[in-house]
Amino acid sequence: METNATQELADLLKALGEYNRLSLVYELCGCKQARNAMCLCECCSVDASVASRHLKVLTQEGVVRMEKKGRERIYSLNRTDIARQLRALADQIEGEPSL
Amino acid sequence: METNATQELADLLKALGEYNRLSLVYELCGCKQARNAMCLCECCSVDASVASRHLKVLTQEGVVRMEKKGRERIYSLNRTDIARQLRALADQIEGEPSL
DNA sequence: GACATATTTGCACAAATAAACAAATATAGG
DNA sequence: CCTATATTTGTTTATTTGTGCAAATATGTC
Repeated sequence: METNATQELADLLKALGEYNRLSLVYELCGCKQARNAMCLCECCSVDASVASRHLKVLTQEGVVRMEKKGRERIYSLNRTDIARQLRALADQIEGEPSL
Repeated sequence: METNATQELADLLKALGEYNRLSLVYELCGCKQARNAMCLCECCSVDASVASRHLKVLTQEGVVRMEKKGRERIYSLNRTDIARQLRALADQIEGEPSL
């Protein structure tokens, strides 16, 4: 567990860079309210346990935030934070090179 | 090989979501001119063959463009294109949900 | 052609990853 | 306490991935 900025960004991009996880993110994109895992796992054709693990990865990487609600866990996107990080990378890539 | 927009974006993010590949991208970020693989592979501590493979992935995903120059291949970033895709995702994530 | 340099490819291997299913856990509601 | 529902965890399997090294290829130079 290094506290390396490059590694952390790579981990974030890797979390987003898997088809089913990205599908979950897209699904959450369109949701005003937080959704539970059972509902979310329908958007990608995987087992509930698989969705659970994917959501865990997304939570660990800060893409998603989880909240307990009764016997379910509801998930919502960390919209501004993730958007900010993606734009920061875009800016860096597009920015003027120094050498 | 599906022509699925979600899959293609996931592939792009996966290409960026590996430490050494992201390091190569950062290295190219700071370069005004295109660089060859020997030079680039110094930024990450890997074998030249490994860098070659990473650069191939980045090329296939359109992150980088390659040009032959004598016996070397020089690489440069597809800055505007990648930045555009990252911003598009950021916009989608931050955009107002429909339901 | 001989040689040097840059890059790719073949191969082997270890580690990481995604998936499915069953079992365990948590919690709401009778 | 019992049951139903939601989620996580353990286990196994198959696949992918990143890596290094040696060999092959490509190309410039002498």
